[in-house]
Amino acid sequence: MTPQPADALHSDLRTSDAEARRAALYLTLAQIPEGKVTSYGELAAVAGLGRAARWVGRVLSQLPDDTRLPWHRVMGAGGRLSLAAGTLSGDEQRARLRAEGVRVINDRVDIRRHGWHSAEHSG
DNA sequence: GGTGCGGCTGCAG
DNA sequence: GCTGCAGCCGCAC
Repeated sequence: MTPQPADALHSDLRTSDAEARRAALYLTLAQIPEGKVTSYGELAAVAGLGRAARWVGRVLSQLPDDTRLPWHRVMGAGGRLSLAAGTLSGDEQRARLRAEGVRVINDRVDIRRHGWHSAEHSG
């Protein structure tokens, strides 16, 4: 369907749409179980945002410090931590991951083991 | 409506 | 396996 609403309505819908995208992102992010991790791209795709991986990263960076969302379970493709050690968020992410049993080695995580949608090799 | 900017991603050297 | 480069998407001037 291709509706053509008036400017005012259109603008209103646009605003609503933007918020909907963020909401979808938050909902999807909240679905990630403890001890599991995913990538910005994967999160974006699952949230229905397509390849808006970078946008996801930006949104996560804008999250408040008191957020309950597991933003620390989101990293670069292949389980690579995009946040550098030494930064508040970077250190926080490592600390939280470790607290959940996720071993962070050399700025990387074993997605084979902790990947959200990755099949675990029991052995 | 064109331009720049990300906590990105995949490919090539 | 790390570094460099181009591609993509959505958002803010």
